[in-house]
Amino acid sequence: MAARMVEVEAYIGEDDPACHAAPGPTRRNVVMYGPPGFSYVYFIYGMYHCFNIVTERKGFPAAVLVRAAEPIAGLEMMRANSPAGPDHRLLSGPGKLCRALGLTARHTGFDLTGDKLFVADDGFACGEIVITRRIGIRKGAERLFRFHLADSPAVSGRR
DNA sequence: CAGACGATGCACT
DNA sequence: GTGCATCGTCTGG
Repeated sequence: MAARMVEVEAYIGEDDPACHAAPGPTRRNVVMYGPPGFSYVYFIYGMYHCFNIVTERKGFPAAVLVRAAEPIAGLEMMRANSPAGPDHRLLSGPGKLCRALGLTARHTGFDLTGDKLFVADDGFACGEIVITRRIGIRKGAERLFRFHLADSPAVSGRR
C-alpha cells in the first residue's frame, strides 16, 4: 500500500502540554526520545491507533502525527480493512488511516528509511499549505501546529 | 490495584 | 453541536 500524506500535526518536546512526552519518559513514549525517522504508533480511545513519525535529535522527544493521506496504491487492501465509503475517505483521519493501512502499536519502532514501513519522496510538488490549531486536544490547543494541503479531498473533517 | 482519561469516529439532533 | 463506545497507560494509594 502507498499513500500521499496531506495532513500532519507537530508535537514538540516536554514543554508541549499536548505532546505524549509532556510527563517525561514512560514505557509508551520512549521511542520519541530516540533518533528521528522512526515510527510511533499508539492506541487511543479504546479502539483507534495513531501513526507518528519521530522527529528531532536523540534525547529531544517530538513527533509528527499523520492525520490524513490520499491513497495511491493497494486500494483493494485498504478497502478490505475499512467500512464501505468513498476511496478519498479511506485515510481521512488518524484513526481511519491506521485502520485502512493495518497499523497497530506493533508497528512502533520501525526505521522509516527502511524497506518495510517507510517514507519516500516521489517528487510531488504540493500547492498551498494551510496552518491551523491542532485538532482534538485540550492543552496546548492554541499552538498553530497543524498543516494540511489546501486542495486535498482527503483532509480530515471534509466531505 | 482502582480510577481517570484520551493526538477518534460515527450516529444523531 | 452533543453523546458515546472501549481499553491501554498512567497516577496515586
